[in-house]
Amino acid sequence: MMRQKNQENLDLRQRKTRHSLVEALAKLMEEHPFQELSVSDICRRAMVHRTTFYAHFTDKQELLRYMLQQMEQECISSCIPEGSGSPRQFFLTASRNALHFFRDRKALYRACLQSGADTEARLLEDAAAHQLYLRLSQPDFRQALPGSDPEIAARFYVGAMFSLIRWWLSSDTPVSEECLLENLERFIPNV
Amino acid sequence: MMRQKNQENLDLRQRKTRHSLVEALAKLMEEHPFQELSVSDICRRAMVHRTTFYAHFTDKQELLRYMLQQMEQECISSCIPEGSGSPRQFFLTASRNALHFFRDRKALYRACLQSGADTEARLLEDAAAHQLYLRLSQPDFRQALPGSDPEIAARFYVGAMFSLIRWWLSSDTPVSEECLLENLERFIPNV
DNA sequence: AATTTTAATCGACATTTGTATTTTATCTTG
DNA sequence: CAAGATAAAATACAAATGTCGATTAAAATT
Repeated sequence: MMRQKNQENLDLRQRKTRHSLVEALAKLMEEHPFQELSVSDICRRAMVHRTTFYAHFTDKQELLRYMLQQMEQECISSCIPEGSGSPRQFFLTASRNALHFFRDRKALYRACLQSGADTEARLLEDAAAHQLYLRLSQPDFRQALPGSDPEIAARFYVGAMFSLIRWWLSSDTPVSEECLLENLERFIPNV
Repeated sequence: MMRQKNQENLDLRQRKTRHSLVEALAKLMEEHPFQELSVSDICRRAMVHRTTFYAHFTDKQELLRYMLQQMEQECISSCIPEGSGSPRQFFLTASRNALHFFRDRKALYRACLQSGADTEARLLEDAAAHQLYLRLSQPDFRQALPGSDPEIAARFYVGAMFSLIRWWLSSDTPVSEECLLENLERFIPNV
């Protein structure tokens, strides 16, 4: 059942169904924690039959994952700086952009982090780590970080940044954005 | 209902019940992903009536959280180094200890990280961040990190370290433990 | 425009979840 | 050890979950 072609050349009906479900979930998550939402709730709001839901997703987690994967491209393109600076500049600019990206989606992101949905939220972290890895793997960056494994470095700094973002968004902005970024600059080696 | 005294001076029956449930969950998580476990499964294995389960925990997530909280003390005491060295030494030693702690509990920790249970797993990260914060707040450390907010610094480095641990444990040990720790040393400022 | 393909809907069902009420068994205290 | 307290079990129930097979509606293809 279900064609499930490569990516987005789905049947019109399927795209409409998925779109409705994503919309409904996003709306509902602004009102109630994800945990408390039932598949029935989502279907009711989306005006989609429950059996149709299960034809597309195995459960509500998978719907959320789908939703975040759609955000992924948007996240990367708005965070990764253009041009080529030093690894340090690259990371700092990407961090500032990421901070803004998540700040603008605070409600949704907090909802993910709370309600047992942050396995899904971590997809974005993985994507970010991969992007930094790609940059650090470039020859000019390799010689800037002699002896360091670019994959380990990418995981380290992206993990650190996402940890700060999580903390900053989940506690009710205990420090200013500038303060956070100023501190961040101190932790990044000057390469 | 339920006395729920301070901490562990519970009725014998309650302690027995909770112990059985934790045991059952730990066993089951080695066989199936947490997601697929039903409260009924856990109760069946624990030989505890389902209504009794709900008298102690609201859902299986809360049981898992309880289980991890019990690990928390053990984790802290086996990771936090004794004596007082530099912030750098403190962090590196704690990191090495943490790496071993989670390596020894790899099956359980991986199970938490996968199966939608890592909101709960992050409790340990929060506890670790708090420990580092306590150290960095001490006067002698403050002057070693001039101008840095100890809370931000703690979140940054603990987040980075847990990110590495997650990556190291979830991919099937792509690099050696020594390699990981050597790289880590390069990322920690010499203070 | 007609035909074929296939997704969405409908209705039904067994299982799980979460809760309430009553009864039974066990622990704690005097 | 006995009496009172209270946790566990038993039973029942409404709601949600996940999966059928069959029917209807809407796409894609000719």
